[in-house]
Amino acid sequence: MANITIKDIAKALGLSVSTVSKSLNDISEISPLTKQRVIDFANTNNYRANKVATSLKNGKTNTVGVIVCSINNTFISQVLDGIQKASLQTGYDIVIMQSFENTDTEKSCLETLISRGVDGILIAPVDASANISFISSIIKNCCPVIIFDRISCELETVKIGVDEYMGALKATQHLIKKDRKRIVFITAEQFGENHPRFRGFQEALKKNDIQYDPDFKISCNLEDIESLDEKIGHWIKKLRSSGGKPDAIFGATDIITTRTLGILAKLKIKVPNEIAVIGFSNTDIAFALNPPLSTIRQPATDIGFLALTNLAEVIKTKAVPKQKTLLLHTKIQFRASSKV
Amino acid sequence: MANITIKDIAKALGLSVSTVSKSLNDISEISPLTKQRVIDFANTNNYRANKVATSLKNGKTNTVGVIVCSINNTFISQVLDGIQKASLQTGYDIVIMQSFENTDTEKSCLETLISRGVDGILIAPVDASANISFISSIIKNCCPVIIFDRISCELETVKIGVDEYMGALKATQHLIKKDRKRIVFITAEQFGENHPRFRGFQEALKKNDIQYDPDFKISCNLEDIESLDEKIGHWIKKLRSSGGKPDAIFGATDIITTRTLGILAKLKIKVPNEIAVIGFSNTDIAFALNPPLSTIRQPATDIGFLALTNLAEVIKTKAVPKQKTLLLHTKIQFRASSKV
DNA sequence: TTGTATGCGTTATCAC
DNA sequence: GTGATAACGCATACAA
Repeated sequence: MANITIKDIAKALGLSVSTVSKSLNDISEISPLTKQRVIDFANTNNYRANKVATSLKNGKTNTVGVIVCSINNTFISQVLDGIQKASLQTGYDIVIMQSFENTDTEKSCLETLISRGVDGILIAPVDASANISFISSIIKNCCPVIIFDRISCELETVKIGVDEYMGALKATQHLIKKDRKRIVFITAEQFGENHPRFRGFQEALKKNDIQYDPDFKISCNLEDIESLDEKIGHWIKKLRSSGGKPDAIFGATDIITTRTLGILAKLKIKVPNEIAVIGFSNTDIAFALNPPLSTIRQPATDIGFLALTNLAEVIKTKAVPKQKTLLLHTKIQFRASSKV
Repeated sequence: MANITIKDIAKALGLSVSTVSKSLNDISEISPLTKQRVIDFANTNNYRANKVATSLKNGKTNTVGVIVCSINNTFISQVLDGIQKASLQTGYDIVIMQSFENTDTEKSCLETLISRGVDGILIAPVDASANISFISSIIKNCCPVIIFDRISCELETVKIGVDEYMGALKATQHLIKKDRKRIVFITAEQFGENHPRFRGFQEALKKNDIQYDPDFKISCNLEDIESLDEKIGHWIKKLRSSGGKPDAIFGATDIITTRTLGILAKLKIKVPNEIAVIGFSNTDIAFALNPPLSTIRQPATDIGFLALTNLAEVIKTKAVPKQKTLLLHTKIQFRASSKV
């Protein structure tokens, strides 16, 4: 409101709106003189183009939407950092939305972004199937969508993530080498049965002739932190009172692992002496945790950077994104939580 | 693109665009029959109103912008949670932008939000003065701006934060009671000389007849994590090799405190035995830190919730926001890092 | 080199 | 109860 428009400039300078518009957009057919007059006037009266109008006119908003589970998460903030970095180069504005691990919320995020006319969407889907066909129709009818991080869904588009299978396999083997053979795998319900992190875990057991015990897989709902804590605490206590006590925990996500560490501290269970812990995690403060946490690090910033770069490319070429999966490598960072 | 418009609906149903528009907006003068026809057609062809057009027409976007230093920060994510919660009630969409502790970036965030025509802005300013007059002009000419968290700037508007002075005072007194009298205060350059957290710290010393030693105040630039770590490490080593070794550290922000804890661990300095630590902090995993961190907790979610609620109120009444400061109370959470 | 006219998708005023 | 029509701010094809 109360913002000056090209109409105002035109009136003030005795020009037509189109001349003003062209001057502002530095179009060659306008004489340098009038161009300068317009620009000077615009600057001194701090004219700001109304992007809503420009968007409506041009049919594009120069904006991409990003939907993540929750920004309260080091891995995600790092990804977002990468996205922001790329956005400086590509010139896109970024709109961040949170799905809170809820598929309905996710859907309404998508709806909002579409009706706001974003030029493209980056998403780490809550669920490997829930909104996938919806996303597919968005790609067909509205704008390109690129998947990052949670790439184990069936969708014909560009996907950017890490080789989770190999990461999990290596991490599990690390624990086994430390002579931990009763390893609890704590994962997210949303990952489903056949998630690569779980497959990597299982494969490592198999390679070392260790029988997989289904009781040693805990699936948690990430939507509610409190019940998450409760569930993990409950199962740890239960498993420890059973015959074969666990001697290691593999946390499948950032949140799971850090919460687990806190719970173990509360229960006064010594890490790593009683239970070693390793996590698929990116928290910056892993080294300040109690004890410093061994982690499988993902190149989070790269993921974000590549995601937006690829999206920008697809938008530019106006092509429907082709199926293509970029798998980046993980790196294990050994710390005290898995030393013995 | 390829999205259906009211024009398409009008053509398909043999109606005029205005009738369609009115039906969709449930205006009473349209007959129930046609209304239903329109709505049915819209649903089956999944019509989505183009919000860009609506915004242009109505002069409002139903969006508020939020500018924070960085979302990579537990306190901020909690605030954002509060904002989101309130947004469900008020119906506003939220656009989150990051200033990365940089005043230029902050300014361009503001510019972007304005030119996108947001209905209001929530901001935790990078600096107590840098963009304040600019913000003031935004309030006058564009849309209401409400300050949260970093409220020690001179600006006539609604501000929502915590009583930092009292929080810092109480935390310092807690350390003193534990017989720590050589307390290092690590703060952010951006806070300036006269920040309430520092004043609270000083006041506590004064009340206990402890002389304040300027060497025991370390001001860090939060923009770059690496140089932050370096600076803190450097000074800790330096002060410990000097005459009067410090016996406690008060970290003025989340990041400072968690990083400090990590650095102390690396330097093998025992916490709290050699140095006790307390922080102005909200990190969820304080209890999983090494050792569990004593913190002054801020009601982060409440801050966010109140910020958006107040903003929505101001937007609705179309009033220029009046000077008003809401000071919420802090709470100290005692943990191992300050136990002796 | 500059100006006129039109349209982006929607809402709102006014006529019918 | 329904339908022309103008307008929001901007960009552009076309005319001058």
